[in-house]
Amino acid sequence: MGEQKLFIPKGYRKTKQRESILKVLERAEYPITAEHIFMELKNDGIDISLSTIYRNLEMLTKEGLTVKSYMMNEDKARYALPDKKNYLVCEKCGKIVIIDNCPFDKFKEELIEVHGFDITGHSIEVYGICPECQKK
Amino acid sequence: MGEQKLFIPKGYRKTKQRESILKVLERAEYPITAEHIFMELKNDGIDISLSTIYRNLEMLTKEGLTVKSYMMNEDKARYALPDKKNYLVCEKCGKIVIIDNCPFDKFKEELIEVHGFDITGHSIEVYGICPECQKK
DNA sequence: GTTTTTTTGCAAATCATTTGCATTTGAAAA
DNA sequence: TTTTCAAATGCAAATGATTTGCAAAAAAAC
Ligand SMILES: [Mn+2]
Ligand SMILES: [Mn+2]
Ligand SMILES: [Zn+2]
Ligand SMILES: [Zn+2]
Repeated sequence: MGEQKLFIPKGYRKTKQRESILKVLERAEYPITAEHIFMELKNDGIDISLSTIYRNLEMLTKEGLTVKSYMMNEDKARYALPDKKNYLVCEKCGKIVIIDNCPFDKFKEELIEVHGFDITGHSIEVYGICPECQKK
Repeated sequence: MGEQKLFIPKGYRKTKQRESILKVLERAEYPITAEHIFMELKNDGIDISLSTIYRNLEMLTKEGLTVKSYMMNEDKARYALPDKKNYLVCEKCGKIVIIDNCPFDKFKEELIEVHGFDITGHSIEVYGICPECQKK
């Protein structure tokens, strides 16, 4: 029972495009755009259509393998594996730092009690100034 | 020293369009789209251009009077006054419930210590199933 | 190998949002 | 007040990320 490797959800076919998209998302350190995936794959010498990327990201998000989010002052969506969905963004340099051990989990119960919702997921975006930018 | 009423930020002019947009945002119970503001104003008999709404929302957001966010499965931005920026969304019926007394505030310190960021703001979106939809 | 269904690529369409520009309006200055 | 001038608006056109139609290619089923 090792780490759960990336997999293609039941009912979908295994294609080199699909697998390469997942590979890029796996090595990404924070949420990235469809265009970013496209260029990354071009570097790897993998030819793929942007629409294929969008279609796969939609599927992966529907199946819960990826999470879609938008960042301040950007007009394009970003996608990431679920463990990279909560992050800090520096308002000066744009640096993105993943928040692991999401503190929000501790409040799930409180939220359930107060609002009666059955909570299935969440997304947090925190803005600030990173240590480097604070010095400047 | 009563409640801080809505105001037009220093350096900007007071126009009926600007004020009516703020009024709509004030009475809204959760984040709404530019198009929603447009229709709301049309109902009120106020004639305004969609681009004026977008231009004002951009200004208001830059000045910190409004907060922009995106919701799951939507491809349009929503805007709200800062006290309505954190919310629960029912994945079945789409109901939106504002989270007041944001639990996240309690973790600001922890986040500052761990990552050294000077935190200036945040946005939380929680997905789930509302009590009504749980019964069905 | 053949069939069936899914997936892909490409080009065209969509649609929320942005922008250029002429016109109107707010408010500072006279 | 009236004048003056930058800021704001409306309208139409442009933008650009994302979506979609359709024919060809590829994967899984038979
Ligand atoms: Mn769209
Ligand atoms: Mn755009
Ligand atoms: Zn920084
Ligand atoms: Zn519901």
